[in-house]
Amino acid sequence: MARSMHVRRPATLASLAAELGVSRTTVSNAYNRPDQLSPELRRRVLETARRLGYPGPDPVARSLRTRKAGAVGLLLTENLSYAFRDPAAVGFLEGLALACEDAGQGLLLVPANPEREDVAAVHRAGVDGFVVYSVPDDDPHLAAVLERPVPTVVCDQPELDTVDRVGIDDRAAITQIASHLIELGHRRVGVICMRLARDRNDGFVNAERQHNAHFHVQRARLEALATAFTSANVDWTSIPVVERFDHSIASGASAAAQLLDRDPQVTALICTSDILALGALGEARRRGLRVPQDLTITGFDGITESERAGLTTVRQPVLEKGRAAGKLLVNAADHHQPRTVTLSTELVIGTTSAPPRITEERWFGP
Amino acid sequence: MARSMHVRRPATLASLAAELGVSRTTVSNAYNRPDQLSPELRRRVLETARRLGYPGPDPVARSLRTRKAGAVGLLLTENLSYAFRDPAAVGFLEGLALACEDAGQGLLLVPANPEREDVAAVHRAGVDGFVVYSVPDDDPHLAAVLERPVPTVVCDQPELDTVDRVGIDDRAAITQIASHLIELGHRRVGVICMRLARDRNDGFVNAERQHNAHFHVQRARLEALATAFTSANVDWTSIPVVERFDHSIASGASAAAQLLDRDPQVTALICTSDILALGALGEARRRGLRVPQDLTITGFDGITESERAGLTTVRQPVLEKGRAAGKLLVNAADHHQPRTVTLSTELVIGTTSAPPRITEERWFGP
DNA sequence: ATGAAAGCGCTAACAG
DNA sequence: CTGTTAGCGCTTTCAT
Repeated sequence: MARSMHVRRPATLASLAAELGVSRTTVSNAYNRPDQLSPELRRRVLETARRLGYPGPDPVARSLRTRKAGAVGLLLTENLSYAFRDPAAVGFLEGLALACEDAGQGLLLVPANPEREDVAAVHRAGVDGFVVYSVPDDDPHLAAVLERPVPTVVCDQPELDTVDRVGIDDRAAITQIASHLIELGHRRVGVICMRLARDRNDGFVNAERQHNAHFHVQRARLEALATAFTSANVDWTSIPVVERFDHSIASGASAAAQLLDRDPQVTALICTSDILALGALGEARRRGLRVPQDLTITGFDGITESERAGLTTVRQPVLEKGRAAGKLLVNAADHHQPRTVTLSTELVIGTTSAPPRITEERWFGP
Repeated sequence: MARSMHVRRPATLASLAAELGVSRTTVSNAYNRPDQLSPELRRRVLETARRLGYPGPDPVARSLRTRKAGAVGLLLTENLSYAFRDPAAVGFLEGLALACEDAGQGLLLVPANPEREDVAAVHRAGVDGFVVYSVPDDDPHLAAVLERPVPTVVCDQPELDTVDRVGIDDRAAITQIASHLIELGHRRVGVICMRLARDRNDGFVNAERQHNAHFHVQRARLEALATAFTSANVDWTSIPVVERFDHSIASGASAAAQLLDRDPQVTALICTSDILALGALGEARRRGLRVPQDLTITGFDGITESERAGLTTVRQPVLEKGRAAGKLLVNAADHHQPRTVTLSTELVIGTTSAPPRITEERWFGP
């Protein structure tokens, strides 16, 4: 009979003890506290275990007893597999995995499909803590996590006053991009952003939607852009902002197309992620627009791919973010204040940004 | 008091029942079988729960009782974070995550550091089954998994007659590469392969080590290459094979360097992974060798990056592999035979392979 | 060095 | 629709 068919566990600690004529404690000790019994007895226990096909203490029963699951749960808003598509998310995962590995903890990816509002998976997760990575602030899965009596650390989320947090200063970071463009002379710009809420809206974003964005990171970036451009005497309400639900290169391309169709005069496209910027770059190329001579494009994240493309962007330490989140969780000390880790970012000026081309409008305009 | 400080669970199902003056069953039903009690009572239960801060049934206790953990364990031989570095592994993970998501199962990454032989994490994992991805056949973690009484599916592993399996026909796949090169006229080739065993050996590989390789996939590929070239009247023992422990672009580059230093006459470099091939490509470029005019280079996997590089390689459906593994596990039906899924591969002829340059040796040789 | 007792928190018959 | 009974398999004081 093949092993994959096993259905019931053949032996338990108790049956082993009975067989050996010793107490359950002794068998338990043989596994968990070798120093608590004679080497000889231990050897006998282990050998009998092998003979009876006893696979060692059941992990779940042990968890129940010890109140420790030995694993950290990760909640992502996207389809679970999304995480593996986005380089920034992969970097985060890698850092988190690193931290978990160091602590000997498993990492449980919780299947939290944003479509069905099925929170059960959160309730079902046998973990000692949760890391929540960039979900909308009104996500029911997040709420479910917060109800669980385990330590939690959120990442790229609004402050929650009850949980630890790790993130970057999104406003400051994107303000660097804005300042860079403003200095170069750009005034007529367009913005391409990731989804702002749980409902799909692939198109232009009005002021209200911008303001009510449920993704903290996106909202912070848009608000900071508004502030920066307003300070430069640009009417923010006149700046087209295009949103895309799916975070993909194709989305970036189609968003750029939509934006350029509506307002061919824009001299710069500010994208709130590198992935979107990469798509925009492709669309520009497709249209025969030279970057940066005809069009400036900027990103956000600093992923490897964008480095290769020479993208002007803000680099954020995604791996460190994951690692920091993991460490915070693992060292869930008896601190009585929620802790916050803010990582630093760095403006990377690549080859996709330059002063706007002098247009007729400029030469002959009013 | 911040939530991250909770240490003890304030209320249990029993205490809630007591408070309400109903039985535990009723409370349990309120959560698990809403149809088994009046809506009114259910409302009362849930509300009292909220009031008492009862977070719902403890997942671990429930798992113990139901004998279901709601998660699948993944065992990788590398450091847990390695998986996120290798595009092929990421693809596999994505497919597996997809399958898990579909089945509403969590995916637990088991921290199996190959350095320390600490098998405890495998014992500790509260999962309903395991997927084992490309570990050496003598890995103690694998042995530990096989001892656990849960269904298991291995991927890129030798047949085990006790567990389900998914993989490709590595021999056939790399034989296509070999035939391609042989047809082009290559006789003097070099091979760069991934690690063959648990011990580090960054250098040339002798026949014995080739034959005893503990990584099934690598061994199969080397053996198939030996067969193919032997059939073409090439003395396989004369063919240099360089091994690298770390699977990285840098490794590929250094391996290529080592090989070309030893035998500058080789006309083709066969790499057992795209990552290594990408490194070899870089090293060739660094040396001023034109690919494919001066040197042919081939890979294996068909990752996105290699497509961009125009690499001649064999494409294998990594995502499908993960998905197939997940499905096999989730549908751990009452089959009484271990099942095997063999996925198909496809030879991709890129721009990195061409006939060898006619050398003096050829023109004037014996 | 070993054992007895006492649950960890929950669910699943089954009976009312 | 609700309650009673009986564990799931294990660890952990506390004695001996």
